[in-house]
Amino acid sequence: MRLTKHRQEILDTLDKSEEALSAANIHSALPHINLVTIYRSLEYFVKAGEIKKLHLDGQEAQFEIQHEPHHHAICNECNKVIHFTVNDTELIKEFSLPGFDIENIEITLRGICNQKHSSKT
Amino acid sequence: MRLTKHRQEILDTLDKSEEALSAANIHSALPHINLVTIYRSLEYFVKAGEIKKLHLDGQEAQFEIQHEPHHHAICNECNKVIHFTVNDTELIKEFSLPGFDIENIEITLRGICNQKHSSKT
DNA sequence: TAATAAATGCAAATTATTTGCATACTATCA
DNA sequence: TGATAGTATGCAAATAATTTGCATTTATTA
Repeated sequence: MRLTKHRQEILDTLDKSEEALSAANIHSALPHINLVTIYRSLEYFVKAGEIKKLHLDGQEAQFEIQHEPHHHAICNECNKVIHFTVNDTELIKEFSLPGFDIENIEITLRGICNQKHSSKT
Repeated sequence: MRLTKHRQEILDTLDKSEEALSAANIHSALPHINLVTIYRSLEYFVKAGEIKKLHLDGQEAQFEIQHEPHHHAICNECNKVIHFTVNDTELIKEFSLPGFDIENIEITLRGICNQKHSSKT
């Protein structure tokens, strides 16, 4: 398995990005790389555990580097995705399900961010 | 002219189901209803706030009735989805993001459920 | 350098979902 | 009751996101 130029670029793009990116987003940033290659590379990184695939909403999957585990807050108006962290291990203690061994917690907050939103949709 | 026979059936199917269902799932249960109608009805119910659309994983969206707000635990082995409830209002108090007004919280736990899983994938 | 294996691009296929349009239904009103 | 209006439905086709097949290129290693 190789870390080729293309894959480096894709990883760099995700690394530099504040937000999670879709395959199409990455393709806009790196138009010289074929979209198919981007899909394949992303899948490759997901399997390698280097990035995470999110199905936040809508139809496109989003990808992001797991710099450190974190959660998401999504604005109901503008769909902006904000990252935040909490102490997951502490938090998990508050949950316990009979017959379920919790390995990981994902929190998604929904609400309104403080940007000017023109109109409700 | 809102709650038609077809829509009743779709709602009933979701109501009876233990799990969240995809449009295709519902269509299998109600093959006499056109898939397009199912999509349209689901969208209609989502807008009406009667059901919730989930993008848990994979490519298909899942729909479920919001009997009461709850969260999901997903088994990493068998993808079974377990529902659980917590006191959301209490929980939300533990989170606060500058510049973000939280309206809702969604928690997804991942882990292993206590069913016999034959082999890791 | 030759041999091997993986990576890439292109075109086409697949899957999930949506749209356009004609028809059918249902409630209301004259 | 019959006309009218507005929505619901089905069918076919369109779209969007993603995947696959296959030929070609590139990298890796003996």
